[in-house]
Amino acid sequence: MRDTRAELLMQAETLVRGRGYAGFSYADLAAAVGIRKASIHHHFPTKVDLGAALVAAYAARYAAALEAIRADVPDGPGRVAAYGRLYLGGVEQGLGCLCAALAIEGEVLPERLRRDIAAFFADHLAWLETILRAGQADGSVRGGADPASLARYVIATLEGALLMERLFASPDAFRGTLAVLVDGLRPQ
Amino acid sequence: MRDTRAELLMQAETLVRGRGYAGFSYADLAAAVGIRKASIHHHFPTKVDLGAALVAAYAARYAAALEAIRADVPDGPGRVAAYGRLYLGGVEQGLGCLCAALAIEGEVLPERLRRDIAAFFADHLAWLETILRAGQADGSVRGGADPASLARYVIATLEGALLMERLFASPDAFRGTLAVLVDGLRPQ
DNA sequence: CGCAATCTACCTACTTAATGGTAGGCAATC
DNA sequence: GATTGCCTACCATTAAGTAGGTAGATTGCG
Repeated sequence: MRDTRAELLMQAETLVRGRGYAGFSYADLAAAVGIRKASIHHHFPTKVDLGAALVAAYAARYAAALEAIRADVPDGPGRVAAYGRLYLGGVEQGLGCLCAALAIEGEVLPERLRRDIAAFFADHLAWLETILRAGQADGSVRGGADPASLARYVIATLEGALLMERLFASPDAFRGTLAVLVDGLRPQ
Repeated sequence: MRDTRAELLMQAETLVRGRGYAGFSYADLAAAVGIRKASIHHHFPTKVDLGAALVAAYAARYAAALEAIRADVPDGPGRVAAYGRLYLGGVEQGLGCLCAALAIEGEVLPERLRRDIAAFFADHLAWLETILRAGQADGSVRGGADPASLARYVIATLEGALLMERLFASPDAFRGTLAVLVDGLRPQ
């Protein structure tokens, strides 16, 4: 992965998260990176190739963060709170979730990208389910609720909060929603 | 509001909710409605005019639904559950929230539309805050938490669940998240 | 080692199709 | 007779993508 390629990925991610997948063009990206439009095609032949690389890099970064949280934070609610804080940066920088930006395209999103973002969410769902199950086992998370349902609920809340609080440019409101979410997971 | 105008609004809403604001064109809409592209400009001179009309119609429909819920459902959790069910149709039809589709465009969304969708969310937030405050007063909603924060949390969860469960085409999972959300609002 | 062959990363210049939007005409209606 | 609602025929711009070339680095091999 060359310097230019990494720079393309970085700037493209910012563009997609800032204005949506259909809302950015190779011309925008070329201007942001400082090379010619045609040169982007050397690194990413089609826009779908670029999109897939973007999701792969994004997912890899998240995967590393999830592992770090599991290693560093011992209890269930603390882990979910740390997970939620990963979204906070987006609110602060005015950038949405990459996969949410792609998901909005729905029916016209190329099949390959749909598969990739579905896998992204499925990975997070699986991680959260494990974390919540462990929390229920060690008593840090309230029992009763099914960990799989709880996992979907956690991601939904955070994705929605990022979507809305980015619009309002309210990191504080995001923190508030995260607090309500995490408190609701504790026993009682 | 003529027949054609209403038809344009209906089809345009389906297109925007299905593929995003940047992802649909006047050509798509013309094909869907069965008139020529130029004729759309007679009803909606610019795409921003169309977008604003879309948000206005969408917001009006929701406003009526919110009033109906307040009139028909007596308790706080029941009202939030009914509110959540308004989103369910989107999951079932594979259509996201109109305002979420617009919100994704972020920085490049015309200022007028940004204001309109911010008002949409602000209206829902205000309605929910009233509903939750009343619920705390009559004991149907757990006390302690600030109604304004709770309102933001409710919308975030539902918007996020719609976004994700549309991708997975899982109305059942949406219902599961709604159940977790509503249960968490009850006393205890 | 020396050097031709190849590869990498970029370029200019272009194509094709689609975009939002305009100009102006025409028939029906108020 | 003006307005409404639609039309055909455009326009300028931008989209993604292609063709083909060039300078410089890397490699294979006699």
